[in-house]
Amino acid sequence: MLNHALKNLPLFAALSDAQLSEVAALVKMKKLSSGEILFQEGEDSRGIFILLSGEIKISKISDKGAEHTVCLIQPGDAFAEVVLFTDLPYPATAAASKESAIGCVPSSALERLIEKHPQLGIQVIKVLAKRLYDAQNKNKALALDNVTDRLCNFLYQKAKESGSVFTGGLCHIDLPPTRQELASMLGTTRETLTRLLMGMKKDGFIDLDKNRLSFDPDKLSGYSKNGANRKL
Amino acid sequence: MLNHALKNLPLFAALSDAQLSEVAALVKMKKLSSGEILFQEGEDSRGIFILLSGEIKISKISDKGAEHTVCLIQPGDAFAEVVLFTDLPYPATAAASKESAIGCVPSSALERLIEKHPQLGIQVIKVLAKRLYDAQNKNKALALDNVTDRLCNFLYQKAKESGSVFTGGLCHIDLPPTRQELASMLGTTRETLTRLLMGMKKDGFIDLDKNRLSFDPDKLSGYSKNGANRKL
DNA sequence: AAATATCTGTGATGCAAATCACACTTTTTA
DNA sequence: TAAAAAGTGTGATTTGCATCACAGATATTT
Repeated sequence: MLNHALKNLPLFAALSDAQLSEVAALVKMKKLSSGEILFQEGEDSRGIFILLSGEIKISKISDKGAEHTVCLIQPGDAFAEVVLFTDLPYPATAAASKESAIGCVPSSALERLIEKHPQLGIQVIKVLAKRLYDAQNKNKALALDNVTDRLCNFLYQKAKESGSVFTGGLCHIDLPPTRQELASMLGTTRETLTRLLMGMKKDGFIDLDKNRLSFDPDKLSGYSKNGANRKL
Repeated sequence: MLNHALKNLPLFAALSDAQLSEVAALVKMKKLSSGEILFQEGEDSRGIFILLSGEIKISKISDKGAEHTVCLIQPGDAFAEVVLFTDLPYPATAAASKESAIGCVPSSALERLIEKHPQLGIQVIKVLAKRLYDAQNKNKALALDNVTDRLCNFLYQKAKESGSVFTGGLCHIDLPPTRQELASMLGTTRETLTRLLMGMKKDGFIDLDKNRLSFDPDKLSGYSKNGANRKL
């Protein structure tokens, strides 16, 4: 039953039933209410986690106190894998942005398991590689693209995830609960983001009602003023 | 002999002699002259690489044509590990910034090896985790810190690597060959970087002669105008 | 050693986005 | 349902940095 839940996680998908049972024995379940902090940046690491339901925000705080959202973890994702096989403290803060259920896996136990089962290590590699890929793209965007482009790209990615890009129709997505939250993901301020969204709405590129946003992904690519988002 | 060279690489340090021989059989050596391109962003991936000597620049180009340096690979480092166990194209361009010698390892062969030898997978995990850690810190810096802070932090990191922070003395480091290069690593422009360096020199925080830069890491932390770099 | 190309410093100017400020709306709490 | 709290839109202002422009310095080529 727990085995079955684990089997659906990308991280453990490749394991045999026997191996799954081994993993299951290690996992401790935990509930987090919205807003609750799981670990703080700089805290000694206890292990890695798997999100079963809800949403976890991974963030870092600058010396000036401003917050940067590294990413939002979605159900099925593992997180805090960076601490595996290192003795580093958690490099960011994890807090539940919705009521969440997580599985906790002590690093030491998981490490021993990976040493025994290469398949498990390979899955971890895949997860880390994807994260690194995303992080490096984000770096480039922060270094070279303006806020409009970053926003358009965010929406485009969302559209791709929801699958509606290829069907050609309109795409409806839910924005993060607050403007501040989205701003902090994009590396900008609440005010700037608001202005941008209102501008895109006025220009007819998006339809926005509360946190529900609709748009045509194909049209969007032509939006950015300086052409950075145009198709090649 | 090749075994011995491989043994010194972090990636293969944990392998037995027999395993090393297996790896050695896969590695094909290659020389690159300065400026030569190893692979381009978007190109289908053939495998991962190990830098034996020289330096490789990993970079991405924005739609507008501006370049962002993802990182500089140093001897002993593996790179392009992101493509392991995925069928993604190379996500960035790799070019030799100095005359370099590299080892090429076809993904498929290495993947089979990792499937057999968990230790190898674990090393890959470590390398990826470190890269991800760095990339996320860079994200935060690009999103929240100003250029001065990013520059100071870069110098501070360099000082740490060279070990002179803890000895308390002056630290001498070599900057990248051109200002443009360093600017592109920090996510800024050549002109801005020049102005910043000249300013720090005028204020007596650094000594700069050509590409040789000396400074006292302890004093540096107090430099940034808005206090972002102060000690906590 | 002259000619060409490539870097560098620095002034002048422009602009995207941060900051500050505040009324207005929505949600939460008591 | 009234009061408090949290989030939102929008104007006015500032500013850090990019951009443009060009002369002087260093390399590189022939």
